[in-house]
Amino acid sequence: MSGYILVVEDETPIREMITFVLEQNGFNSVEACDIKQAKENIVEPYPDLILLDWMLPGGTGVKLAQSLKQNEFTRNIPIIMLTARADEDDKVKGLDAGVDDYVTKPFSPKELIARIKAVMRRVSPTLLAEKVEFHGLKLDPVSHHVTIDNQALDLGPTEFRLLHFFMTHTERVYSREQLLDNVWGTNVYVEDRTVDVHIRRLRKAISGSGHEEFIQTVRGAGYRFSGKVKAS
Amino acid sequence: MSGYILVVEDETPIREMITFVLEQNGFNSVEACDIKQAKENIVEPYPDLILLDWMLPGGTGVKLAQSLKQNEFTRNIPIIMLTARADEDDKVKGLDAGVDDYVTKPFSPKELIARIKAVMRRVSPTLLAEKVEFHGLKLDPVSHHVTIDNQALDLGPTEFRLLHFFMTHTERVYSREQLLDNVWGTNVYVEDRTVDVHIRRLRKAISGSGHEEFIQTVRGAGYRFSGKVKAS
DNA sequence: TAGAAATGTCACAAAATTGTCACATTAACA
DNA sequence: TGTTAATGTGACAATTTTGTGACATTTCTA
Repeated sequence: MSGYILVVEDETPIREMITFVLEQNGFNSVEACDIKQAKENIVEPYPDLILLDWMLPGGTGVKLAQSLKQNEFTRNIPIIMLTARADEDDKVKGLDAGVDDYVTKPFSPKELIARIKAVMRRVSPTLLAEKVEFHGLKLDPVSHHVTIDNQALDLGPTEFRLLHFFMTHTERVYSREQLLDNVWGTNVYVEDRTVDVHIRRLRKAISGSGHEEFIQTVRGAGYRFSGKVKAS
Repeated sequence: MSGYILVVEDETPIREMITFVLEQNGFNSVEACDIKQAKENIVEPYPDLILLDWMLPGGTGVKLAQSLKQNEFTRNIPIIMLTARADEDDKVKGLDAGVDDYVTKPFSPKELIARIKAVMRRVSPTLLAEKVEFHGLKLDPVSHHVTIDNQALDLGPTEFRLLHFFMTHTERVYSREQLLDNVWGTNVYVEDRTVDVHIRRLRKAISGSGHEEFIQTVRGAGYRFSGKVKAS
């Protein structure tokens, strides 16, 4: 999996507990003990989410959150604050800084994962590592298994990511450029038409059971993954 | 698994965090919020180990520990105390009550598991490692025996650990890096590609009966141990 | 201590994946 | 219907990724 979660927390046992829970739930994680280490890790490739302790030595986490939310490149990274206790002031300050959610210590694994997933579902559903199903077509990001009616398919890495993106973003047209950004990654210089070729490869891979009809061409706009079969 | 660990802790998030870590490491667990629930669960079949919070409502954990250690039937159940802070007095009291070890909150998953294993190794070594079976492939962590349809195999230590990890973590892709962390150990500087070589050695060792098909390459992602045969 | 076993790394082979092109086909519209 | 732009498709070479044998070194064992 490409993405990762940055955990900024100075207490080592808690930090390790968090990363353990994250990794058992299919997330990659990177640890930072303080603001300095955190900043060193907030570079390309950017983390997909930041877990940020409110109480940090050498400057509060809130300040870091604020500066991240003011920077054009990091503004869109979701942040979840970890607060030591249910302090209303902290909450307000944190939310004011533009953070996406907060979790009160101590927290259960369930709560932590639930909040992370809630935030990610809003921002980048592709990274969620949840099984997806669409009309008998199943994709499991954890095992990388793709099946149609329990028949295994063989997809290349790019086709896999493309299908995963489509299955988590259905009923909507995406231009070739948008697909390149979301599936290939930003700052990747590749011809637009390359998308066409991969669309074809994906269509071929999921054909034979009629599922290729879900990948629809929208002339002049791009492609759409839709359960509504086109009129002929 | 036959045995289980009883977790006595009143704070729900912490209790859930502990049981999560335990279960991810192959232990069964039963939860108790207070002394009363704890006592209800200390009946046959007795737990193999008790994790006991020092600070409990309705009587301290120390008292419970003392009474358990005075009872003929429960005397041999190992007890690990959870203390809120590194308080020397608590330590002394706890150890005086006959408990086997203590862990200071907050603790990392590694520390908790390490202490549990240390205590168990001292008390009942056989409970640590359960036999694993997967489609006729059997692995016994205690005797280090591996068989396919009762035919013994010869594996090197690393191949053995790799197979053990795979057999206890099936249907999921692991990157080379993750495998190094889990099988070789963290902070071990070894080339990524070394994993490939050991994968090959393991495949060779379990081949001949078709079992090498369970070790599947996932291009661009890593390796997977899966019972589902790949599409051809 | 000598011999055997295990380990990590390298170089090269094999295989899969990828991006691009040229050309075929299709759809839109005057 | 003819023209034009957009999309589909097969082929292919370059690149990336993985498989494999060999080998030096280390670790275990008798």
